[in-house]
Amino acid sequence: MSRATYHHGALRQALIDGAREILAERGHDQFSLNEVARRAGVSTAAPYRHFESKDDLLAAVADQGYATLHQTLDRTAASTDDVRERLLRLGGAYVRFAHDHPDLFVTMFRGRPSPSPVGVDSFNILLRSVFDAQAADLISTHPSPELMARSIWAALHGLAVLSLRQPHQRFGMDEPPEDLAAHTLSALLGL
Amino acid sequence: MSRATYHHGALRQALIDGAREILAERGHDQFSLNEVARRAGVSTAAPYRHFESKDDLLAAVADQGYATLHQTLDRTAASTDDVRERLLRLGGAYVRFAHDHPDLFVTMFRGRPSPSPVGVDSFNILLRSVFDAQAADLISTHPSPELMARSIWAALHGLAVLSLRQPHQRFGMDEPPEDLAAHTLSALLGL
DNA sequence: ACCTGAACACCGTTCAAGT
DNA sequence: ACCTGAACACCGTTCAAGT
Repeated sequence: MSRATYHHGALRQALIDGAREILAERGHDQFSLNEVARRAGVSTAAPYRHFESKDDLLAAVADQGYATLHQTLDRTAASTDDVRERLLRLGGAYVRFAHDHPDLFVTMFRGRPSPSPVGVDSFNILLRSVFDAQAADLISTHPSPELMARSIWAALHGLAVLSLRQPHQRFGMDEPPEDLAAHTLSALLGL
Repeated sequence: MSRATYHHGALRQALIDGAREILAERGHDQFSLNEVARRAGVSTAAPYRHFESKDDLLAAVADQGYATLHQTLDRTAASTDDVRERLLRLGGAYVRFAHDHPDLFVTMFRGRPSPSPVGVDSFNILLRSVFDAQAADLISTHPSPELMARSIWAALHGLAVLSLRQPHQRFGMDEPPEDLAAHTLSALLGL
């Protein structure tokens, strides 16, 4: 409410937060840069001091998503020493992230691909865990760790995307994220 | 070019075709109903005789996508009697469909979920093939066919979505669709 | 340096009016 | 029955002007 009293880029974060609010409330199709400005109490031209365009603001939202996801996966990987359990928890964390932060998740995989390396960091957490699982002979060692990690990522990503859409109760997609991931990983990998 | 000479719903299909053109050329974010009308040579109000809204037109595009996908999968499933080969071809066909018709694929999984039962039909083709593969002891019989088909669908869908985004060369996602699907299915299922 | 006010071209949608 | 013309509120973006 403190109109026009932003300082040191506080408006920048306020715009990102407002964008996330609107995305969570109404989704991407109803998202409007003008409304973000209105909600922050500034003119419709003000955001252009901090972002080049609407897409640029959305890219900043996506970047926060990549950072949050990486944090979550990092903590999850450290939460257990059991190799099998770690893989299952990583899968659950990925699908849960999508369900808990659909505004971030959808934004990350919608607009222009992020040049930020943090998506790669997240992949590497999975990659290490896959490597360990192969070393422990829990999963097939015939495909390279990279191919195996890529395949598991695809399965988790597809699961997240599909289960986020409403009426897939027909396919039993209404389970909790952790169960979805666990069932899928054990079906595909025999875990 | 035959301005205002549409008859028996020919405009309806012309609008759908125009929408697909624009979606393929410029993507969803640049898509405009007014431009669809302009391209068809009618006023901006004309589409409202055939569709309730912009979203309704996009839903019609999605429906054509579900129909085309189902056709493709149906033919693919009939193209071989080898159970293993059929599963691999179905996977390849799914990812190839996404790459050949990104306008349709993205539209199908974007707007409001389609109430059309043809997505279920496509799933059932996969389900039958999974059932056969389990009966032939090619893949694990421990998970139910439904759960196994759901998991494979998730993997293929994730693969399609992720490989459609540009700069994932880092993860080796620049292979042809058939190879992507085959590598993933054999990594996950040991096929 | 950061924001406002006003403007531009464009959008989705509505509705009276034309044939 | 199907389309036009004109209008409405809204959008993304630009830019001169204010402090």
